[in-house]
Amino acid sequence: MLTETIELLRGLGDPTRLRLLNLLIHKGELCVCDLERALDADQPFISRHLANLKHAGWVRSRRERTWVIYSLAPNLPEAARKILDAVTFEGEHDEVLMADRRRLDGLISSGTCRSASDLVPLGPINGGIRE
Amino acid sequence: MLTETIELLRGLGDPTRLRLLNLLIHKGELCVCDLERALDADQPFISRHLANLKHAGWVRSRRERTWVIYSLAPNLPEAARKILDAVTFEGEHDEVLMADRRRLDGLISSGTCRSASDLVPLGPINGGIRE
DNA sequence: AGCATACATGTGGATATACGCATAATCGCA
DNA sequence: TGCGATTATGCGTATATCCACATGTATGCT
Repeated sequence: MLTETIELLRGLGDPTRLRLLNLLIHKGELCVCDLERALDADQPFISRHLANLKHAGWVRSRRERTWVIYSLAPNLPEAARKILDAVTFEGEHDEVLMADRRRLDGLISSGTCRSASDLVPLGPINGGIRE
Repeated sequence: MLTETIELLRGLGDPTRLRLLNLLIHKGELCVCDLERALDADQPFISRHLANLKHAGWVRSRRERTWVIYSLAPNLPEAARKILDAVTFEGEHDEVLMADRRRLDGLISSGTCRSASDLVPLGPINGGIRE
């Protein structure tokens, strides 16, 4: 549907959301506070953009103890997967996105993160979790 | 670059611009007034969205006699081509976009269009509008 | 020059979006 | 129940986007 495609495009048409999705693809799933630290932004800011991504259909969330874990939405429509393919390709060559990944990895290895070390099973982009 | 990708995404994140690009891909190149007729919208409306698409890097334009011909930008960056791939795939399955194509084809075959019949084939211009 | 066609742009107002700050809601635990 | 940690949302404001109407610009023809 045309409307859904536009929702997807607009959903990613923002640097913060692109960076968030980049990290979610990189790590499989992450809680809000880890994303908050990785981007060094305040919490409502991150939370709103995640809600936006969720509304656009890019991500889903589930509760795990005290925190909310966000991950790439399963069974993304064909158009979404192709757009994602374009963006992730671009991500490999973008300094900002790569720096985000490195920063997040640093946070995880230093034990700063809450969820990542415990919860990440980390599967392939599309597969992974069904339902 | 991240900024360019966002420009591309935002550029397409609008129904009018998506429909315009859909027609340009379908026909190769078209003048403003044909696009205007195909979408049944007023001229400044179309012109602005075309300018937006151009600014985002999606299309280019050239002058041909009295009209301005828009076409898909050559040498699109890799990310843009992939996004386009997603959208065009979606286009094949979208009723609005397919209806636009049919409406444009109808305009062309009925001789209503100014540019398409003469300019698109890139063949010999035998001058003037037939019949 | 005068006129017509095709296209672009200036402008104002309506609407959507983004941000910052404060506050609510949820959960785990003592 | 109270508290700390985590996340979501209400709200006012700044900013961007979109649209419609009018006007300006470029080209071609007579």
